[in-house]
Amino acid sequence: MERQARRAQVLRHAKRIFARKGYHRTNVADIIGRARIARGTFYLYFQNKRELFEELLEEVLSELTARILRIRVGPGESDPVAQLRDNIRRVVEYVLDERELTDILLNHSVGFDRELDQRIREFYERIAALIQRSLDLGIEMNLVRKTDTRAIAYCILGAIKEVVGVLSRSPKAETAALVEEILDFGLRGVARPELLEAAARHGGHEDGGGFLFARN
Amino acid sequence: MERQARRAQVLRHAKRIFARKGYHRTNVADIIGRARIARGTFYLYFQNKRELFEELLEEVLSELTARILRIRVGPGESDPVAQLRDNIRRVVEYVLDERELTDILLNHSVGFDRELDQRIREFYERIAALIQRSLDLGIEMNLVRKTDTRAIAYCILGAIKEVVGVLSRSPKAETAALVEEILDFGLRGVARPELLEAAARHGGHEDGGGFLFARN
Amino acid sequence: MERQARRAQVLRHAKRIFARKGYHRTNVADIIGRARIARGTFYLYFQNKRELFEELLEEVLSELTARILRIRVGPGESDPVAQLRDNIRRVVEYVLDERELTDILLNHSVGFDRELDQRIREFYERIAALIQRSLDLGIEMNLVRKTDTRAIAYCILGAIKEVVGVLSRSPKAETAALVEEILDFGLRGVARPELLEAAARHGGHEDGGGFLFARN
Amino acid sequence: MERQARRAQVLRHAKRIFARKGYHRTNVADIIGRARIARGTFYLYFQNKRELFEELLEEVLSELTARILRIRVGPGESDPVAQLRDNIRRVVEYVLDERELTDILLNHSVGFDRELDQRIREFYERIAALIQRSLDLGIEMNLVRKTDTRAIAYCILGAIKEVVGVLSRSPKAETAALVEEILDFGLRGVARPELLEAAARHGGHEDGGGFLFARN
DNA sequence: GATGAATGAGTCTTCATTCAT
DNA sequence: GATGAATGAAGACTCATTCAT
Repeated sequence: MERQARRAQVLRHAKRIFARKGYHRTNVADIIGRARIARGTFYLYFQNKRELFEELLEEVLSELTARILRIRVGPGESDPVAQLRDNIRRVVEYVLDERELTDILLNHSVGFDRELDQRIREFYERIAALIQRSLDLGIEMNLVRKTDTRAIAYCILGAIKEVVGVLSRSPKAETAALVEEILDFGLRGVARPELLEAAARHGGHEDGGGFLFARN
Repeated sequence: MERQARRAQVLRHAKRIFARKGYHRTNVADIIGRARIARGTFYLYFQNKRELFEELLEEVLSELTARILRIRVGPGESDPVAQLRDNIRRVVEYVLDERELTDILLNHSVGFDRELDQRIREFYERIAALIQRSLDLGIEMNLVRKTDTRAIAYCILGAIKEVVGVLSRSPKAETAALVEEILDFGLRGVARPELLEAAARHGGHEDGGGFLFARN
Repeated sequence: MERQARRAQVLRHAKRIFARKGYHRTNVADIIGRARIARGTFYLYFQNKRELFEELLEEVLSELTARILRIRVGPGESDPVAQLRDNIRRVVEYVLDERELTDILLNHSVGFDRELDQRIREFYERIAALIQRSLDLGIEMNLVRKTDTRAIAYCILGAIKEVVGVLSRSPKAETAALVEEILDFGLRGVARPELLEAAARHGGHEDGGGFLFARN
Repeated sequence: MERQARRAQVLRHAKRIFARKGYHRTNVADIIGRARIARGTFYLYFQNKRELFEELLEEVLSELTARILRIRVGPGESDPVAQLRDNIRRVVEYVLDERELTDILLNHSVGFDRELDQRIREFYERIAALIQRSLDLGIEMNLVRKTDTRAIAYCILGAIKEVVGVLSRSPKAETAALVEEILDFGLRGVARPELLEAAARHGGHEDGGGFLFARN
């Protein structure tokens, strides 16, 4: 258990440095200097620098995975939008709690080695797939208009990534309002509802085409 | 001119490799191996690896900057949404044309050195600011509902980044449809207009709060 | 202390090689090969080759500086010539003790970089200034004839440099005799005293001009 | 002949740069930049950088060799001291005329490669031998007191080297006076003649020992 | 367990020299 | 002859990892 505490402490320091300098510019000297352990000790707790980083990465990925739940419909399940909101809220809360860790994922996670890059990409693809399934479900339930759900899934993923990415390196924000903004943006977009209504009345049909303004 | 041609050739090869392996995993040996030039020749054309990379980066950034125009309103200006659509179209077209270059920016650009990281961040902030201004303008013109425009600007930026980021490493897609999807998503969100109308009728007010489904 | 011992060992080997091949022809591989350490180990103890060299140089310069004392006159001070002799003796002894180090200074020290070159030149200028002051003092005390003391200071410096420079790469010599030769040469020159007396009697005046033989 | 003129011009530029930066810090780019010739052209006139340098070196060495004549005695020969004076004068004149070239020899000539270093050393040894022979001859002729002529030869050589070495990097000096100073220094040393006379009267004998002041 | 000295593979960069035009 | 682009050997330096104490 002592061992675990020591490890955790090194991880804590390393997290800091990785968040600030990224993977490649952080070297073992930085970490052991900060953690005040000897060079050899580092390798007592971690196989190597990559493994340490991987562990941190695993932590964000699994925590985020745990906080993003598949939308469920059926008796006894709460309203899908509420589920959606909860997902976003849990993600935002985690980002605010663990800025350094999420900063690593959101702002530094690229170009390690094939495997880690791959793992991150797969994570995002899993999330995108989850979103896409929710959209498909929403379409089925007549809650969501017909779209290219794969493209839109990435739009939604990107929107959240970017906004929380900025969040993870900015001063604390008010969670509830931000969650609502994101949710509203995803659901309603930015155009004024009245205009959308008007557009809808004048022969727009639900699947996209030619609404509000003429296309060229 | 000969010189420029040679330079361009090396840049072309380097672009490829950077796109595939990222900045840190690419070394000068990779580049000269691919470009089939001697080690010394590389340094004839570029001060070092970083400078070469910087040049590629500069190219994407300035090309994108050129393709993203500020939305203008007034007599003689075309419809703002059309301008928006054109911006998105031009970006998407560039991404499809220059996949490798944009892939570098979108999927590998982080953790070089303070200066390059900074430059990229500033680029995105410039774009976000542009979007935010457009949103503010839209609100003024009663085209856009009231929102936290800064947060939403990042959402929009992120949505586009992600979708074109995926694009830049996927097989060619149909541009027009994708542009329309992105645009529609940004303007209308994903919810069915009928539901939004219904929600609007039942006491929702335009600026966000509690629409469609109850919050917890 | 262990660290210091290791450092000293590398310095010892490097000294050898620098003395034999000079600064530019010596590379790090030579040093680590001789010292039987790995490449990285070298950089554990020295920032780079230049720094190591600088350290050796500093050592000779400071040791020589310490051994060359300003001539002092006054009650309680020993005879100036004795002081002079002691200076020369201490230098000669050091050269014989630390041939390699002094060989570096005397026979290889030129053309490193501006800074080191500068430092060496300043050292010699300091010594020359010291000698000049002694000469001026000697003139004041009526021990030394009137001369261009700056030029003669460099003559004396050069005489000593050259003779000990040869010394530092030759088999051991008898110190006391050599010191006396140098001292006598500086004080009396090479001409036979009788001739000088004769010349002095026949209208030569002490400050140089036309003595002993006619000038053309 | 055109060829020779071109060569000479490159040599002239190279001389400048070598004098300022020394052999190792001067690179071919410096030379061709200054001489305004193409890289390939350089190798049309010189086999390589070393050969060019060697040529400059050869020039100084042979010119100096030509100006330093062996002292001759016998009917029809001028007074040995006058011959000495002429040697010194010719050297000083050359140094003042060809500062850059002599600066290279006097202040930068060490650490090229074994062969050049060797050649320079041999040159000096030849000069030293010449001086030594003159001294031996002087002793025979009862003009020179008995000394360790080898050591003193190096003293004299060093004195001249140093003083003209300083000269070659200083503003122009008055030749005649300097020559006389050097000559006087070599012949009479620095001590006042009266003191030497006194010392000689009180039991000093000509070969060095215990004159003027007691030894410790 | 803890330490930190030692390692050496991996990279970058320079620069004298060559050679096709 | 003249050019200057191309070459590649030589050398410097870094840093993740190992290992004897």
